[in-house]
Amino acid sequence: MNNELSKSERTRRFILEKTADIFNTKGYAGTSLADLTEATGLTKGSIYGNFANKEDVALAAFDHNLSVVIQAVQERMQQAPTYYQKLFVYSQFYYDSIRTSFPVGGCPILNTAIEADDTNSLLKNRAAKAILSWKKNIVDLIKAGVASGEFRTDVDPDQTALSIIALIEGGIMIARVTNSLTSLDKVLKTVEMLLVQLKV
Amino acid sequence: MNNELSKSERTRRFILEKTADIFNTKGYAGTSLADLTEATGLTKGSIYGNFANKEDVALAAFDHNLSVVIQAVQERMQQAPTYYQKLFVYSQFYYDSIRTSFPVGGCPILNTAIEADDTNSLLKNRAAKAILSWKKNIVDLIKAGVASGEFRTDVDPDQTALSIIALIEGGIMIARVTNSLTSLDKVLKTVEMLLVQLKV
DNA sequence: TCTCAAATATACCATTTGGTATTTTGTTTC
DNA sequence: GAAACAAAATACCAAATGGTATATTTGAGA
Repeated sequence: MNNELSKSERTRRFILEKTADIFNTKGYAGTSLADLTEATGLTKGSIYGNFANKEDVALAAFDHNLSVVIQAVQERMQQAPTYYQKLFVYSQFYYDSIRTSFPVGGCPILNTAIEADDTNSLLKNRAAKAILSWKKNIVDLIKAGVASGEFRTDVDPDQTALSIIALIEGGIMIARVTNSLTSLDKVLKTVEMLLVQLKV
Repeated sequence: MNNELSKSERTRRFILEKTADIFNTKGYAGTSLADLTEATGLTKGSIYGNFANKEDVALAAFDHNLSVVIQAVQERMQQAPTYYQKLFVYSQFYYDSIRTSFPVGGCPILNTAIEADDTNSLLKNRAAKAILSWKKNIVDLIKAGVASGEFRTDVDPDQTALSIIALIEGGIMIARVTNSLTSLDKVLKTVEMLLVQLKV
């Protein structure tokens, strides 16, 4: 078979697709190898033929979960014409996200950051890089909006970017733990207020 | 011995004081009974004589961690004369909190909410109640400020309260995972901006 | 179609897990 | 000081844990 992907590459992806939700829901420590074999229908031998160890699967599962979210956000963002509307996509995305339970288990960055910040430096670094990349993305959009004359020149891009991320992640935490969709809605209104304040 | 507390009550507290940081750092799933015996110097028999099971210790440890934080906040808040300054205490407290690494492992509400929201309903309920009580506290302060003429009458207490909590918790997550104290500082500036907007 | 490597399954391992029944120790109370 | 009770330690358990060496199967290329 001269397929696009090799056999091992296909099973690697298969394993990640079947286990990514589990890691995101139960966490690294809470997910066992039995969970992985049960979810995939594969055996430990097969999993350890494609991954070095449990941590290696968790790292790849995080990358998988993250890329799925990033892709979904970027698809919407490309269609937004103004920088304000591009930034507004975050608010829209997470408004939908909490309603469709996507991704299963909540935001992988948040989940991984909280569990790993004191226990697993590799996972922690992954989450940290994701946050910094997200922040840079917002900062770049704000700066571009300032350069284009769409936004005020006296804005603090770092503060705004970090506050948007904090509001979203904090809002997700509140909404999920209290089973209250409207809690996130209200927090997202503050995100939108921050965006309005950017405008000239 | 006719002490204030009974023997069992004293060992219960001793166990909680010695293990609260561990649960807050490693999480419920990541903390083993061996961790508990090692930290206390006691044996499993002793721990299970004072608690029904591991979950029971975790629940009590959460209560302990939470009460320590609440007490520290309330002490400062009582000394603040105006409602604005009372609300400002949150910003001050978490500014200090991240610098003194108090509590060890970060915010217990955040940690517990993220781990337990899909895995442990008892712990989840504890975290949810803590969030709702915190929210009510802020809402009450805002409403009192409105009633006293200190704050505007057109404020949305729910939205402001939830946004303050989201900013703080999201900011803690960002700062801890990226090892960046200034990230939290910037997010707290937005909290302060929300407070300023409350004023008449 | 045969071969051979790659992929997967099997069978096993030591250790750790949460938990308990029983014994020992410590503390009151009479 | 002995009896009665509470608290803690000991010794144990089955099950689950992450991981590995080896056997078997599979499938792709010559």
